Amino acid sequence: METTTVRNKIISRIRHMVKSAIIKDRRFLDDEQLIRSEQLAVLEEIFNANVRDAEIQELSSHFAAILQGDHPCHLAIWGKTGTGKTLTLSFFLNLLAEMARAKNVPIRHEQLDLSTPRPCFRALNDLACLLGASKRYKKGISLEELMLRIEAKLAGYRGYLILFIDEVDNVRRDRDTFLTFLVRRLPQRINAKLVLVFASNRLNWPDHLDPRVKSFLKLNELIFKPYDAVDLQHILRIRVEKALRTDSVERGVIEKIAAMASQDHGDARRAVALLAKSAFVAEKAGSRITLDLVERAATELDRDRYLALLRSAPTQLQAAMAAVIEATLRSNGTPIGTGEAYDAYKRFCRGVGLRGMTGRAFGDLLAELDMYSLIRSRVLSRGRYGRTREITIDLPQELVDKIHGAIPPHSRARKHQLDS
DNA sequence: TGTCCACAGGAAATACGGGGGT
DNA sequence: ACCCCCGTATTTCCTGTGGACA
Repeated sequence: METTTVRNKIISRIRHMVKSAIIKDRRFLDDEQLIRSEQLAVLEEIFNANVRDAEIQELSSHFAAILQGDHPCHLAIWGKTGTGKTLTLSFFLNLLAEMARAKNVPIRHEQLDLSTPRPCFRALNDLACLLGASKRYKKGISLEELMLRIEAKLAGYRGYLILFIDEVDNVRRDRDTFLTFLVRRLPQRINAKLVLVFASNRLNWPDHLDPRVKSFLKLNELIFKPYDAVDLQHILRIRVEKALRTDSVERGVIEKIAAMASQDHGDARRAVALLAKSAFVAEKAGSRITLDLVERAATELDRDRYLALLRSAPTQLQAAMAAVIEATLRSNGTPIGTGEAYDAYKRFCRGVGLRGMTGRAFGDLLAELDMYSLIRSRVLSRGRYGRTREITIDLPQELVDKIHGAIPPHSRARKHQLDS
């Protein structure tokens, strides 16, 4: 009977999955699925293992003044992505606020998350939203207006105000306007005792800053070192305990993941992501998490990253990528120059009915692709024969094929006329 | 040594579309 | 409904450049 076969198939498959289940609670493999209190609990556990000890010490001594009614200066925090700047700070500030309240010190702290790049306008707008000073606008309201609203909102507050600006250098264009406002203007116009905390990926971000702001800005600096392998092991072990059946993790797996992660970025989030991917792959294969599997998961993970990156990229960028791939194919893998790439791009655009952009703009697209290391390019002078970028695709063939297939042939023709 | 190619990449100008004010 | 302002994306215009070639 057909139905019984199907039933049996399903039943045995499910039995098999249950028996080989590795993941107890997958939410603990992805921070975004955890609710705030759980996040903080995990965090506390991590800190209890003496991870980030030095940094927490420094923070404590910097902010201790608040409990004595003093006004600490601003703080700049430097550390690569995934070194726990954000989490450590939010953990610390919560605790600090609790202590302050116990002593009847009025305190308020807000975190402005600029983890995705945004212009000055949006940053200010977000800040205003955060403080409840205005609603979210897309456009159409002046910067001045936003600033005034923020000031008005804060006019009556006299306690401490700690603003944690995460990833400051993501404010592109007019960063000075934004910082001038925070550093010079705001403190003068409100009564609150303002303490700014800046976090950034780049060590030297205050260097290319409007000198007037810079001289005004008294800073204490704090550096978050990348996690080393031992730290990462702690972090991973906690996750394994919470999320996986411990007997399903082969010996040495944690150490291996920690080693891989600490070697090439020291980024805890990515280490956890690798653990998660390994678990998924293992579960699907119905085996335990083995060392080989981790290896496989790692390659799969960064393949996924490239694909996700490109899929969420603007159409023009996808078109540029497609053009480069096609041009490279045409040239049998020898590096191609800007001109060839641009020809291929225009051809591609005609093919799918997309408005082609100028050569100048195309150059910027190439630069962007290079930034994401989807292509590798360097400018090369061939003397009499001019200057070009020498463009190569430096990715596994299989991935290139996938990308090429994934770029959708946008048939959605633009209203604008195609160029001749 | 000078010329000149084929672009790079900065700056200013322009186009565009959303949004507020009235 | 109209007008004006704003940020963003793209174009236009432009100057710069390393080295092969004459």
